[in-house]
Amino acid sequence: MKKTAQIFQALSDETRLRVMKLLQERELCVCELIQVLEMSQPRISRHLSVLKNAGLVNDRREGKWVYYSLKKGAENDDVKPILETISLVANDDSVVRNDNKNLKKAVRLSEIEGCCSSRKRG
Amino acid sequence: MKKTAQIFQALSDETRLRVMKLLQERELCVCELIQVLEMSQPRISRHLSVLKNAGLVNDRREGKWVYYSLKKGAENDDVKPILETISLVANDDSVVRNDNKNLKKAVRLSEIEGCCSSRKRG
DNA sequence: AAAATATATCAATATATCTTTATATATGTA
DNA sequence: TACATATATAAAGATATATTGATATATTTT
Repeated sequence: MKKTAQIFQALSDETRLRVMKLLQERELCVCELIQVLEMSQPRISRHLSVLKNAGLVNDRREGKWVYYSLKKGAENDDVKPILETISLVANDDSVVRNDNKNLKKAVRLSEIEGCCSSRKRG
Repeated sequence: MKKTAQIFQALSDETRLRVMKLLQERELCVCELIQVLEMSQPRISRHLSVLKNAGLVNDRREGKWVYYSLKKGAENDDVKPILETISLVANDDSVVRNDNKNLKKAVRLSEIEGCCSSRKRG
């Protein structure tokens, strides 16, 4: 009950919904999210920690970077319909569309010259 | 996007989740919710207005009473997976179980002697 | 019309949440 | 070891949300 409320609470913020939509595309590190969403680092980190505490995302460190991804699997089956709902958030939503455009750009840049100073992507 | 955040926001409160769970059982008037949840009238009314503004519930007046029910239908298909999720909120959750018990008692009373002073149920 | 009941809304206060600025920690590199 | 980069966390102020107590509105009953 409390847990469910917490999950909804985590998703009740537009920034965090945008993060969830982006993570549906691919795993992303914090610095990529900063680029795509054009927000300050502490702000992004804080939102990510809310999502993490709600059990909606996973994080793993790889060198200097921390990668976030949607949490999937058995332990999280009750979250599936919620993720479906987020999927339904219109992809024709202008904000989401723009985020996806920025994401492609960020990934392209990171492949050419590395984003966030000098990272190369696997 | 904003709309979706609003829906999640509406569901991010334990009291409102309890209301949604109860409305999954049956349409209920405010005074019944007051009895079942054992909360003040303004408090319940306020929460109901949040759910209504998010498009999650419908209200209809019948005499002195205002009945609330889950909003269903085409206009609300994007809410379906959310309602599924609420269904998943364990029925073995002690709070939910107790609410359902109170609901049965309230309905029984209302059939015998009318709840909220002297209402008789259809 | 007056009284009673059911519900909604408002004003005030308490509490939680978000954002920013500053600082801490972790990792890699010179 | 010192420095730079990536991320996390904390303190402070701004904003939003929840609760309570008082009052307003709608409807029925007398």
